[in-house]
Amino acid sequence: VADGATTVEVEAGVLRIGEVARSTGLTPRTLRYWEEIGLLRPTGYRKSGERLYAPSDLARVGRIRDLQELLGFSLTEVRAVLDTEDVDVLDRVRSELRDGDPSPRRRRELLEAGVTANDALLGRLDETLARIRAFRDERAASAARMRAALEEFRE
Amino acid sequence: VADGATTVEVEAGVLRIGEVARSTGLTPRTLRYWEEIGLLRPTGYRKSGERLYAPSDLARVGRIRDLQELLGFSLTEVRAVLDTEDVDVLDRVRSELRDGDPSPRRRRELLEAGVTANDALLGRLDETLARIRAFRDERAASAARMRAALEEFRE
DNA sequence: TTGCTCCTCACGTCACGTGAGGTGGC
DNA sequence: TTGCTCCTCACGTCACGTGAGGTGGC
Repeated sequence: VADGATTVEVEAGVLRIGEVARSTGLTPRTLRYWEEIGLLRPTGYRKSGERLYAPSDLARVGRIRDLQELLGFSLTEVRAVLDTEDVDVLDRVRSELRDGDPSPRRRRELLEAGVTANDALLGRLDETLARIRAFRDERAASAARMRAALEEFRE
Repeated sequence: VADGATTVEVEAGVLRIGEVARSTGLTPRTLRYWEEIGLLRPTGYRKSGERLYAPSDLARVGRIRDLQELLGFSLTEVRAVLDTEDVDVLDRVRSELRDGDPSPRRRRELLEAGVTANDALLGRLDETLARIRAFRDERAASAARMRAALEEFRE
């Protein structure tokens, strides 16, 4: 052990709430609130009550923020959209297989619903992209007008 | 008068709060709240207290929504950004001229601050555009994975 | 008079922020 | 023991939503 690392993590890659907060730019309060409403549950707890998060939770945090900030979804809407993610959908397909529902009909339904939801989301993202581009053009024109006014005063 | 227009507007192009709400997708409550915090004041009032909005107010509503929804600004931040708009900045330059401050130094300061603020805004817009594109790509990949799973089950 | 829209309180809600007071491991 | 981070209440805040009760013009 050449470097100064002496603290040992109980489980590898497991993060405490403060570490998740720092690496995502959120506050611990936000993460606790998301848990309160069932949006993001930590993978485990210590006996003391301390929350423990896995790396996959970090990825989920990123997708929640995207839906919230980039598309303006409420947390209820965010949860609905996350239910259509491929990770979740494919997990559900596999767990239904384990639970003894081998009907290909049900599996196809889940996957097709996921694909449909994704297409709707892609549509909204493209709308938002178009709105931002239009707004950026307006602002570029505004800056140009002010620069022109500056030139005018200069003479 | 060939068409069915019989109602006459007191002042041409002037809108009541309900009409503004409908054409912008907001609620009257939202418009009153924005007035409460000094973000959007109607151009006038009737003796009865009824609010009257001009077409220019409609344009301002659009820009407020863009800053709020597309960039996630708080209403305090929105107001600060709107103060750097060319319409407002150029108006201020002119009114300072009327009020007897003919110093070209002051005019240049106002315009240069406006241009700088606009450039910062354009930067944020480009960042947001990049984030949305990345998110869209992730989701497109997710849809592709689910489509692949569908194909798998089909055989 | 009946509708429709407007008005002003004023309390409710969503997504957290912000202390208050206390516990657990180096 | 001192710091640091964690915990659970619990009240505050921002940006409205949602009635409650009343007015003004066709």
